[in-house]
Amino acid sequence: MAQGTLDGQHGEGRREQLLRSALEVIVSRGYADTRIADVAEHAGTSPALVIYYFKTRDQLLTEALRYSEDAWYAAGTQRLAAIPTAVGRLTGLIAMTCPPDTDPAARSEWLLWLDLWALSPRNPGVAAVRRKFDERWRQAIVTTVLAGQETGEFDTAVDAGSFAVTLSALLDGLAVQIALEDTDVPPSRAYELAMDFAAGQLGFSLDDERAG
Amino acid sequence: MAQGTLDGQHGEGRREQLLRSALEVIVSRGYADTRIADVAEHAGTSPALVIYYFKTRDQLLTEALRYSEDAWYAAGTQRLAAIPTAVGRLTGLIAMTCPPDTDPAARSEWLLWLDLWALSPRNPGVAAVRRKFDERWRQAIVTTVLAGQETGEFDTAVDAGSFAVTLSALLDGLAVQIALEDTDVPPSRAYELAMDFAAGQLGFSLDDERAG
DNA sequence: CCGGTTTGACTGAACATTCAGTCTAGATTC
DNA sequence: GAATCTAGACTGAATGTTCAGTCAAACCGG
Repeated sequence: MAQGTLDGQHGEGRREQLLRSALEVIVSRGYADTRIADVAEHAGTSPALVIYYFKTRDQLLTEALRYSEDAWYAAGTQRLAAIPTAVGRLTGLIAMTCPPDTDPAARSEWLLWLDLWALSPRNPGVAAVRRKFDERWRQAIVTTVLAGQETGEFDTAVDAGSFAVTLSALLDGLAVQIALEDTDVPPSRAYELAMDFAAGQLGFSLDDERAG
Repeated sequence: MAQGTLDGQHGEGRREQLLRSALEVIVSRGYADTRIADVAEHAGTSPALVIYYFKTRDQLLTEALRYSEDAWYAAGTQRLAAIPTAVGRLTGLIAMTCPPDTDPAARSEWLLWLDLWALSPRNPGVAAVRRKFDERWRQAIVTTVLAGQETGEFDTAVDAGSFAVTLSALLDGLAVQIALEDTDVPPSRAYELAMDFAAGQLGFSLDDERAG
């Protein structure tokens, strides 16, 4: 009986399916409590197949984290690239962390980050993912700030590097609150606070962004 | 052979000794990889004794986290209480997160936080520790800001609540960098950035604090 | 000798990983 | 175009280890 799409996964397709399954299990159970059997069951297959594609459990989970971060970053920056103003792009960057609307996928992403941070100190592979990602993220902020200073949208007295470190730290901290669903800091509040900070530092008005 | 302090642990003393052992193991191995046997060995006793004092592994580890956070907070606020000016106390609050000197214990504390965050979404006990702690911490900031506004040290236009949420998020984010030893954000830089933010928002000069 | 404390020896379950193959589709040969 | 071969995809049933938690006995201070 030809079930086509469901059974007919091969090679690379299967790999990605397993990575996505792993991610969903990690989000719901947490990295530490994610068993190979869970991932296999979620993907409708056997534990042995999972090991067939990824030699070890650790390799599977680490690769899943990398896969998720890459996908998130790629999707985000692609969306941003289409925005003409620096103010708009910076706003987009902030919205990626603090979705003004209630985006269910965003919390998942941040739950993964919490595991990623906790793993980093003792897992070199995970640490590398984190470092690279942080670097790219800060660089994205720096680039946007410099562009905005060029066009006169932003105050030129601000040091882009320091601003990037500060803003990314602030966003990380707010993301923790969002991930843990702190009632005092819903995503909308986090968004406002981050925007207030950015607008205050860079000297643009919040209306600029609404108008643009 | 009377080794007094080392052997003669009973009841409550033994409990605390085990909690401290648990903390050291968690810091070095991570929460997920901390075994009862590790804690027992570190404390120079048997796994069975650990279970005798704490019914389950989870109870041991959860209680250890609570113990650590309480101790850290208590020690910190006690030190701060002695400082006369609001600027000084706020500086102290920031220094608790970003030790200007290289305090080895501080990184341990933050490594524990990373585990605590990662655990929170699925472990109600840990989530409660975190929530209570975050609340106390923000409250400490609010109290300090209001006091400083009272004495005229701080700009009265700032909303203490929003400032507290923002500053604590920023400190959390910087703490992640410190815990993970990001080379771009050493503790001294984190300290400077946080102080710049606070001084800018509240309108006090960084010299006030050096003078005080 | 009583009660809290401590231990070594065990048990049972959970799991990652291995193994020895089966099945299928496509290539190769005649 | 049938027969044979090959390789990759996939599986069920072991295997062996690691651990949390149990238990019954020993220890010891008062």
